[in-house]
Amino acid sequence: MPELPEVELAAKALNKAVALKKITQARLIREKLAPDSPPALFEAGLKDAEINFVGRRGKHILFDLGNGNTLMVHLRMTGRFLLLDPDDELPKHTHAVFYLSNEARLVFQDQRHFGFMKVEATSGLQNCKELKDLAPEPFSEAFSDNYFFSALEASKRKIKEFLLDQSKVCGLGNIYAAESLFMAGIAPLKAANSISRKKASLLREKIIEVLAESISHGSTLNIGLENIEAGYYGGGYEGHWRVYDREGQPCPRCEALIKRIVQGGRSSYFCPKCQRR
DNA sequence: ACCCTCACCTGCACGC
DNA sequence: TGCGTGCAGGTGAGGG
Repeated sequence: MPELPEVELAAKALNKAVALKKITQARLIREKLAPDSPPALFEAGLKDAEINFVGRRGKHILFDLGNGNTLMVHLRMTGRFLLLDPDDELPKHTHAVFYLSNEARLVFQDQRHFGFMKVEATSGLQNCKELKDLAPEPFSEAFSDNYFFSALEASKRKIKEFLLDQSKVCGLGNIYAAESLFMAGIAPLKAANSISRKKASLLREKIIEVLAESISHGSTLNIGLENIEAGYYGGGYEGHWRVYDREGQPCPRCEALIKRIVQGGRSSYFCPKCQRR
């Protein structure tokens, strides 16, 4: 389910929970979870590795390991990490188990089987196929007005679909794309290259604002295992959506009824009055 | 380049 | 109660 804020919260919670622990053993239960490497190689790349740090790039969670490897995880729609108590059974849809040096078990669970993992040499990480074309981080200097406007100018796509393209803007998904377009007052069907420099600047600002707002809502929760969970339910942000999943409800700004259309096979929600162009 | 559909999966909410 | 339909926060492939 997660977009950037949820992945950020999950990575932070994981870092808190497992940094400086050792993976004494990794068990791949569903082989296709790590499609790029045979199970034995995957497990060997993790065995006895110390976890230096857990971070993220875009929507990818990165476990930086002391053995020179990085474990990369994409949660896709329903992936989640859980820390099990000693006498807990493995939950349904558990696809990998990491046994840690403190006797804890870190479990990867994924109802829809879309998530994936891979072990990469940390030295070549930025060149791997998942990361090499990723857009700059929204919170970084590189995600500048100039960068954003140039990218928009070069694309004839509809802005909503443009925002979902991780090589143009990374971290946005269906919710925050809709929310940032609403905040900037831009219709989802508008062509990217028809957006003015001024509107582009506003949209960039709103993207950052909406993502940061969501992270801050989530980060007010207790730190610890709850936060690993929290990453999957909107980071505490659910219920604050202004247009997403509110078809037929009044716009928070003008009371017009929120519309739902389908773009690229996915729902787009917007206010037909506030987001006319 | 762009846009559409399908595929990968399970499960939930809905209407009949 | 059960069964069919459509929907779900992601992304890649293939075709027009």
